[in-house]
Amino acid sequence: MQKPTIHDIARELNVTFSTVARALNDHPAISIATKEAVRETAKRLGYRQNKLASSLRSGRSNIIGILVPSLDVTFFSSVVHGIENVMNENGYNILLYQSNESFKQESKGIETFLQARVDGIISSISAETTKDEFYAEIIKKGVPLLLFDRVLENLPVPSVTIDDYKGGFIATEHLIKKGYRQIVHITSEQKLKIFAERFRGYVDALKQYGIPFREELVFRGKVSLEFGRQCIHELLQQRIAFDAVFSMEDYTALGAIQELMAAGISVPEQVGVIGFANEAFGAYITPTLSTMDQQTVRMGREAAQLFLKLLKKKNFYEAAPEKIVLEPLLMARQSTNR
Amino acid sequence: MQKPTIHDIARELNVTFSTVARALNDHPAISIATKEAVRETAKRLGYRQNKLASSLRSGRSNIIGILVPSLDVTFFSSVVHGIENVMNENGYNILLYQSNESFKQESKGIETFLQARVDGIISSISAETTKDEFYAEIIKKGVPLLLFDRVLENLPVPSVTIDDYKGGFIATEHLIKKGYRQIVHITSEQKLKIFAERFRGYVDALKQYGIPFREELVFRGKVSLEFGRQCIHELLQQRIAFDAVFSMEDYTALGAIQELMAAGISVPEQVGVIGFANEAFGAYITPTLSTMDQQTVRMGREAAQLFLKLLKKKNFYEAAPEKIVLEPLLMARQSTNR
DNA sequence: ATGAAAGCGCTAACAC
DNA sequence: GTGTTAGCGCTTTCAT
Repeated sequence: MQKPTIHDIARELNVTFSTVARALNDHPAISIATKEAVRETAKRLGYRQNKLASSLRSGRSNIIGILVPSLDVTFFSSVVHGIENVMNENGYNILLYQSNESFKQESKGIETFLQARVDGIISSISAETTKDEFYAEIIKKGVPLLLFDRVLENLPVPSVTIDDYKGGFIATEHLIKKGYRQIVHITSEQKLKIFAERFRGYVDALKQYGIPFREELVFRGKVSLEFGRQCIHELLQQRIAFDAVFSMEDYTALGAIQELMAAGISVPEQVGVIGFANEAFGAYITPTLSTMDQQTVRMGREAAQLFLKLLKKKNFYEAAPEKIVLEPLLMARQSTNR
Repeated sequence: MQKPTIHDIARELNVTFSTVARALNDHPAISIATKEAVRETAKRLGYRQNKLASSLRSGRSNIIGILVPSLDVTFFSSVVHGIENVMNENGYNILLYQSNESFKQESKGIETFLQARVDGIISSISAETTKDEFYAEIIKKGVPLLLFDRVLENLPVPSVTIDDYKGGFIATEHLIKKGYRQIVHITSEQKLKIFAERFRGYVDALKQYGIPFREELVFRGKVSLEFGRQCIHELLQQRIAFDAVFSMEDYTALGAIQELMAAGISVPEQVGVIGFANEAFGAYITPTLSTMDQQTVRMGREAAQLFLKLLKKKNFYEAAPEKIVLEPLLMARQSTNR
């Protein structure tokens, strides 16, 4: 029989399909005997509930949409890993969408989720996203939304982020405490809050330790190994003195290290370098890379758990949105250890 | 209005809901004027098609289930990245499930997909999976299935893999050509074909170059950095002579390098090391790690494209299953360059 | 403890 | 070119 339904089971047992439906859903008013008969027959026929029909009728799909920039970025795949595990343990499934940093793709993703009647959306915005129109629409419609890592500030939604300001501050402070004074900062040209905050932490740490901020030590460009090399190249070419680099991200920090070593400058003796993200390679390169850990798996789990907690309330948006802020962890390694 | 339906649009325009349905689906028999009116009203009301209803009725969900061991493994997140992008371009969405290398989780994933009435399943089996019962059931039911990387040999389904035998052969041959002769092989205790094949390639390369196979040079254990260290530790302790290591995977190779260097043995001068997978860190460590690239993104795209091609046929399983085998690419770097 | 009946929002075959 | 009708496979309310 091709795809048996509750009607098929009902026919076999000479009961109505609603009895079968109740039995399968373990309804208290159904006798044990009936339940067992139904379950046995269901198994024998190879019955499988049709979630489409169930969801359509009940209005709950048990599906959560997850929207991330790209699974090719370790940070995001790691967070999704955590979210999926927790959601799965709690009976939810994941519909996955990648924006590839495009605003247009991002809106398509949201649209897809809405059409699929997901029970909620967990998202980290694309680098292109500045307007919050469609996210605001989601909220107005009452669709549960949670943002992580890259959030839209003005949106009254729960979120899980790390304290990027603090991360920037700690990274810079670490360099200062190690005796570095002329600290370069490489940041992203992308208008993402996370990078602006790291930058702000850098500026404030300098201020707190009485080190003058110098605009010529700040570089803005693409998040890439290549850009890291380029920054060092320019610094050297223009003979700008510096003794440390705080990069907003690890690959860029790696590029900086490579270019420094290529120029015969020793790390960490002459120039200290610290990154951000704690990518896997950082612990294995020479010198090992100091960086800020973002607690990715924890972020995924926290995001999922907060989301589930809120989902249990009658109204997802009833209270002031809860914002979980994780602490970035300093991973002090060789590249700053002089 | 909370979630307008085609009936709401129909009421506004004084037409029947089926006219609206046709207009929205761009049915040729509907006048331009009506279509425009419908589209305008749909937009005004914030109408969004209910895919659950559409899928239930039409029997097609436009959802593909993707089952992988873990998104925390770069290889898999990268392949999923590729698959999602291609599927997305073709109007399909992704339901994601991680088995976390557990057979039980894997069957739950398949069950979930079947209940969700996915249009097909793309999977890479867990390390625990040896029986193909439930996969066989999928096929019997006619649900499109494609396996990638980790496949079940006897299953008549399309697949995309890399030639692990060839990879093992090339890696070993590379070491031999570089003058290494006493080649250790670190493999996995897991009963996965991919590792058995790499091992077979190793054995055959030795044979072809007239180098005797020695069982004491083969280690079986957990895929981990730690196990790599452990193997070297044992070799040194037992004073077994060796001058090269071919590890089934990069992290294990890294562990080997670390332990070698800790013991004052230089890589690649005294001992050459080659891994497998081309993890990101390999290009950045010292010495840079020679390895076999698995063409992950390409694998994802090929898998998705083959799947889509087959989906277009009347019967997914009509012809003999197409098996795409990608060539592993030798990435010769410093760790074997003497 | 079980049955009857309505309907979730859509597709599609058949009318006219 | 548009309307009518019949479900897809379930959940759920109201009966009995």
